[in-house]
Amino acid sequence: MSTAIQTRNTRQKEAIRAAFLEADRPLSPEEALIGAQKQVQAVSIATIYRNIASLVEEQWLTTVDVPGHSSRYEVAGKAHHHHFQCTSCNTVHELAGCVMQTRPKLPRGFTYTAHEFFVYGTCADCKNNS
Amino acid sequence: MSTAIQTRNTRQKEAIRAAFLEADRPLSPEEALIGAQKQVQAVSIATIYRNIASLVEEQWLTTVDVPGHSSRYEVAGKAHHHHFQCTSCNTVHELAGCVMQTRPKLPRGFTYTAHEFFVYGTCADCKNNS
DNA sequence: GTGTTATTGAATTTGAATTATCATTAGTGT
DNA sequence: ACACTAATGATAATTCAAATTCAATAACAC
Repeated sequence: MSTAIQTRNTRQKEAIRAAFLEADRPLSPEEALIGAQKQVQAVSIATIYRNIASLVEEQWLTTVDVPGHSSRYEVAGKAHHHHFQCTSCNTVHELAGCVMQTRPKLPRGFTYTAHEFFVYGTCADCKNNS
Repeated sequence: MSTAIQTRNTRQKEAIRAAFLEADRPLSPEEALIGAQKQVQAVSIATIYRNIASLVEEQWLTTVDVPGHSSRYEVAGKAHHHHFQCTSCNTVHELAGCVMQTRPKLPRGFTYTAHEFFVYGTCADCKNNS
């Protein structure tokens, strides 16, 4: 992919930004496509990938790596938090705060730089529709 | 992939089991290949995949989903623990215990079933060789 | 409005991880 | 040892996310 930031304000890029703001949870490229198509009928998935890459580069989005699934993206600049994934519909949601009370004990010679925490379960929508 | 458990005791399967026992950390299929080849010179990567699938099915191995990387596998039946991934060499290591003190607070209507915790940093080998 | 050129859409291609194919090899019960 | 057939090895095929291609379109500076 070209690594340059896309500078023009296109309807598509605006629709993609709106999709992330409206969802208020980490979205996969496919989910971002569905969200963006609410504003622009025929956005291409390629445009989604291009603009996500651009928005990540300009630090408007950050990447959320999900174990065993494709990456999600969320609006950048939020406070330290972690994520919840519904084991039924695979949507990812934001969790407030952090349950880590103490620095994890690492083996001798290991250095800590960061941590990620994932909670699994059923989201409200899936619980209601079952 | 065929879903049947492989029941015969082949040199290759034994070598694969030995690789996991010796490593004592979650291995990727590629890592398992390298480990198994210490006992059997020309194991095929296809055999690694077949036997890992079989060993997972017979619950001798469990899958470790790693954010942003391919799955690792570890010997099953261990106590609750989490994992460390070296950001330099990408190896995954086992961490003793669990730093989660309190159940995470979930949004209204969400149900908890499990959690995963990943610590990132530099492993001892990489710290020494830098 | 016009011209320039970045961006898009649609389809194709890539790359990697994993799975399938099939002839050959080797476990296993007898 | 023999027969049966599961497992292997080597490679091809598949999958799927992500990147690329290129002609058509549309931002934006003037």
